[in-house]
Amino acid sequence: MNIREIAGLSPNYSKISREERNYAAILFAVLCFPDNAQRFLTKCGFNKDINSDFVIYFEYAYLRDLWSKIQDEETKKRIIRNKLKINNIDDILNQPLKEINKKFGVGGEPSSDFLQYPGKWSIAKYNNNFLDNDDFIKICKFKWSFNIKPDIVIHLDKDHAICIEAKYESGEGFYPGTDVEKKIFKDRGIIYVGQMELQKYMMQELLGVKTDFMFLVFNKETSTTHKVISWAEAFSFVKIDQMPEFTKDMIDNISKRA
DNA sequence: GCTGAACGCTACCTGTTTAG
DNA sequence: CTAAACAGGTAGCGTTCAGC
Repeated sequence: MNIREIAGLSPNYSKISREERNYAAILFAVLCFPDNAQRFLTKCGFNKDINSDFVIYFEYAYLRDLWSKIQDEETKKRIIRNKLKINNIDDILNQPLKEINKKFGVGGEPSSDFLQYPGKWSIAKYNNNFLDNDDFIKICKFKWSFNIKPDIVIHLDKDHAICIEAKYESGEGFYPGTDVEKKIFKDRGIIYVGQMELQKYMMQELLGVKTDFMFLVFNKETSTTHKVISWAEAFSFVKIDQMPEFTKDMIDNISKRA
């Protein structure tokens, strides 16, 4: 006997899925019908028409993938010099690559050949190299920005976007994530950084994209910085009659959950 | 000697359980 | 009731080592 037989339960998984990413993926699929995208934007209060630079993304990691496109180390240094506004950044960047990598701390041996990916900078390692709290938190926010992936990002054009953070049950996430890092923050007396604040910093200050932010949740909460809509509302804004039955099952699940 | 698979590490994400 | 700790999934990077 398999587990489904023992339990006497073998529904199609679509009837019982509790996977947040799955529901976000279905919303993405629904929005891929152009009429739906337009409808959704209008209902959410964005009076913009869809043009040729309009793109919808699932799991948006622009900063990460842009970095991997950069070949020369001087450009990477220029990015850090301009965007990581900490004391003595010029002194740091004028050192050999290996010394720069050592300063920010990475897993394994610091490379002598290239400037290592800021997303891999290690808080526990650079903690001792930057005693000033303002500098320290700037480096943390910069580093985290390379790792975060908003669930769904709608680019109206290259310079304007809507960022949707979908939640199943958990609330807004906070950084840092690990015990060791949290202890470092507590010892320094620094408060944690919210997921939304970090997304804003990443989209607007680092990428230079003017962005509106939306929270997609079960139960309406209030937010001063974000438009909040429920899953049920989101799916009520669009036409799903062309979608396959199994997606309708899942839309049913999530719309009735609240 | 070179290449690629496997592995360890550190990070992200999520939801669940527990402690206060 | 909330926050922290826990658990379990994925990914990128660098190192190691077997096989050519």
